[in-house]
Amino acid sequence: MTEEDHWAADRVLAEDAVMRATIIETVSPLFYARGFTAVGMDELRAVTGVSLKRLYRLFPSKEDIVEEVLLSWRGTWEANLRAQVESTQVPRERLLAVFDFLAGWFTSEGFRGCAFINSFGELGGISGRIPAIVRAQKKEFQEYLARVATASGAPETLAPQLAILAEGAVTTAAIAGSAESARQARAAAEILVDAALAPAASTLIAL
Amino acid sequence: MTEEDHWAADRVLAEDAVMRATIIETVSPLFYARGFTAVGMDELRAVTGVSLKRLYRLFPSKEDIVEEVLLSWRGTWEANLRAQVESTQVPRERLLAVFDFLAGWFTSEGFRGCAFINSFGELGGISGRIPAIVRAQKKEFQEYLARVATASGAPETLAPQLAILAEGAVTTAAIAGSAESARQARAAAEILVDAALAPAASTLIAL
DNA sequence: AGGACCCGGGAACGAGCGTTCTCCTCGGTT
DNA sequence: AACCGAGGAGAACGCTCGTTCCCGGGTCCT
Repeated sequence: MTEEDHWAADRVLAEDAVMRATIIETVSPLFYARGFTAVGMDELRAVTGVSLKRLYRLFPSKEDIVEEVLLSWRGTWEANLRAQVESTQVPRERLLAVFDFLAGWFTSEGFRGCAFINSFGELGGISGRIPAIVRAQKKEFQEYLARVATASGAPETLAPQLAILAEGAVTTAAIAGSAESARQARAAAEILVDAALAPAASTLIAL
Repeated sequence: MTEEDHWAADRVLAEDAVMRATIIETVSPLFYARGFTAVGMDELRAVTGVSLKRLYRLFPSKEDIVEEVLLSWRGTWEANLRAQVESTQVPRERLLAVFDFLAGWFTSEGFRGCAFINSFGELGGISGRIPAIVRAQKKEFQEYLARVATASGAPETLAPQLAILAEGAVTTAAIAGSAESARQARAAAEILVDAALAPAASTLIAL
């Protein structure tokens, strides 16, 4: 194989990569809105304009597309969350920013709950890799929250509690179709955060 | 139609009702373990020993079976929850009993999250009656919690917060495969309940 | 210019599903 | 004893879906 062939092959691979990315970006909203099983390969072909043959050359199977969509969601979710958290430097506000982020998300067009939880409900009963990705995303979120919390000097018990509050707010908002749970969760979080950041005062009460 | 015919017809209807109940009871664990779409009618026939013909005479369609299974889950869930809550008379303990109930549930064999949330993830994208049932169950839970909370003299902001905590604990436990979230949610609930039941003290802190 | 290769369109295939139909057996009635 | 309707077993039907195959046209190299 000549050097030019190497270059050409690399270029093809790069083009495939960008094509894969645009496909994932295009089909993600569909999967989010209706679920994975409800969107067929032919609909993916129609919405992307990419022939089935090419789709199957770019992705070995539909499950691989689903996986990459999940990974893409993970990336955008983390980026949006980080942006909101890092918009302030006050430790207390950084922790509560999680719930402001949720409030904005819940009121956004087409909100239908956490894609990972939905995927878990849809595919958790059957095969392997999807639940693992869901688990990884939740773990990542919890660890990020733990970093923010410990940076604020909070005890390590706080972060899991806030994570549970956030998780509950998301599913409650999705099912009830209302953004109210973000406010309610934020109010609860304020109490927990204040209790955690002022341990002396609460001890005082206990006495 | 003679009077005896009336009796016979009633007896048949009654037998159908009990048969329906036993079928629902038999297939519920299957649906819970693997999801609704993953369990086919033929498997229902095999596990119940009831022929397809009779199944379709007892239930107009698979969706009707799914609906009744959801309603059955609703009943057992509420009964178990009530039993745990009413095992004590101390207002504070009654509220926290919710999370003790969760802890027991999470460690039970075959726990795989909230059947309603899973169903919502599986079938929420395609319309119909199932999401409505899920919504009704969540509303019922929140209202029950609100009754317990107000009976304890807590402000009406507490119950939604506890509901969100419980919801989050369930999905966290399901995805992480651990019962830890019940303990963590209980700890958070203690703080919220104590803050709500001792408003004077927290006001004192604020000053 | 000619041929080899690539690629999109879409038909085809095989599996799985919910639902219905057919055949046969069996128990009860006249 | 003969008939009749109900009910079970399971094949059949129609549909959907993931995946593959075939064909026709276009493109690039020689």
